[in-house]
Amino acid sequence: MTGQKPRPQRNAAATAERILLSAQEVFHDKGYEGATIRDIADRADVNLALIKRYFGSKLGLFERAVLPFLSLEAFFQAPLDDLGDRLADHYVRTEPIDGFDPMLVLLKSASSPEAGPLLAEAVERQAIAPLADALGGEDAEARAILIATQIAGLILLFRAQRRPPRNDAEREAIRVRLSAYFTELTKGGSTVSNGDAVR
Amino acid sequence: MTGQKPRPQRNAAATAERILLSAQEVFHDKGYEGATIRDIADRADVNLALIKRYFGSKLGLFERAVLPFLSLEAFFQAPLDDLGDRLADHYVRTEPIDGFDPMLVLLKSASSPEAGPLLAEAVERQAIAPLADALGGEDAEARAILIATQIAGLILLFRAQRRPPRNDAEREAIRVRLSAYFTELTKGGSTVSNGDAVR
DNA sequence: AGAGTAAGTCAACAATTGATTACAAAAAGG
DNA sequence: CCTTTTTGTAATCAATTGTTGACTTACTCT
Repeated sequence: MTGQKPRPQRNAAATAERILLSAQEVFHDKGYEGATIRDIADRADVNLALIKRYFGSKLGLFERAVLPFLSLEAFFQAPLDDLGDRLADHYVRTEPIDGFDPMLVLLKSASSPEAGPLLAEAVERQAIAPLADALGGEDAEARAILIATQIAGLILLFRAQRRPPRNDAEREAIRVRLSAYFTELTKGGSTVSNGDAVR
Repeated sequence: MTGQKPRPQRNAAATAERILLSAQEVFHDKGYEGATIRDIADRADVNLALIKRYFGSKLGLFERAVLPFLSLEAFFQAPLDDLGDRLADHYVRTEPIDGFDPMLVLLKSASSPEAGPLLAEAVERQAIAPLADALGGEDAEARAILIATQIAGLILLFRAQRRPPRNDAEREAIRVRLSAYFTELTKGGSTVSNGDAVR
């Protein structure tokens, strides 16, 4: 018994996987509306009709390729003390994320009538709610919202608008202030010594 | 002498104005890519071809209808002491802006290959740069970026994703913390007592 | 080897969309 | 009143795009 099945030239699982990877790249570059299934099929070197066979529709492909990765959970599985620092470091760092950044896809696709609702639900369930849970304490959800939206805004400017910090000094200034902000927000307490911030 | 020219039933200026208003509404709802010039023409009750006549192209219409309004200047023409409060109040308030919110159009159109570059330049020239100028002091541009991106992220969540604060308590918690953050950022000084925030 | 199934290909449809051109009607001017 | 210019209309083109169904080829199992 040779045991080795002669590796088939036709492999549904591998083909579907190639489509998924290709879809992530194209959605990353163009967003949901801007991406075309022909683009995706070409880059995966696959026939257009296979997208329908394996994923039903363009939206079905989007659900499988993008939605599962919209999550901040990677950040708050480690200890929470330095969460602020880690978030600031990650989202202000130099290297552009190559290939596939789910948050960028979110920004580029949020206004799509088809993908928008799916994204809204995923953001709520996979990012805001878990972050609020992990933060705990007073106004947990409000604090989670401020953190998530500050990050989203920075990605929008740095990556979608391609307007990163002009130089290392500016980048570092942003990182430091962001770290302080996030650290303040990760602590459960109320605002600045209670009653000072309200005019 | 009657003097009164018999008001013409055909009025180029008024027609162009109707198109502009209609375009603002449709771009507000759908973003640049999602909006169609047929949509805009229909809502303005105007023939499709007039858009080309008066504005050259869809992009030309976008330039005239949206770009001039992308500005934060209204906020820092008043005294700057309570700038933080005013920004926080305005962007967390209850009433959804009706009809035309240029910032929302920005978010919904930023990923368009055609409108994106125009928007990027407008954001830089009309929002970030003037805000940095108005703030002054240390790291002015970095502080302007943090303010502008925090606002953009909130609009994205509240308006584009249609996920405003769940209740008045949450809204108020966000407003208070945001006001404190912006107030800190509008003050020129360095971060938290210099050397405390960096780990 | 041959039947049956899974995997992949091909061609086309139907709808949308930005752009454009030729034409008609109204206003202005002499 | 007649000509010229401005304003508006109707019809259509060319390209793109998601979707679909019929067909062909490779693989598996007996």
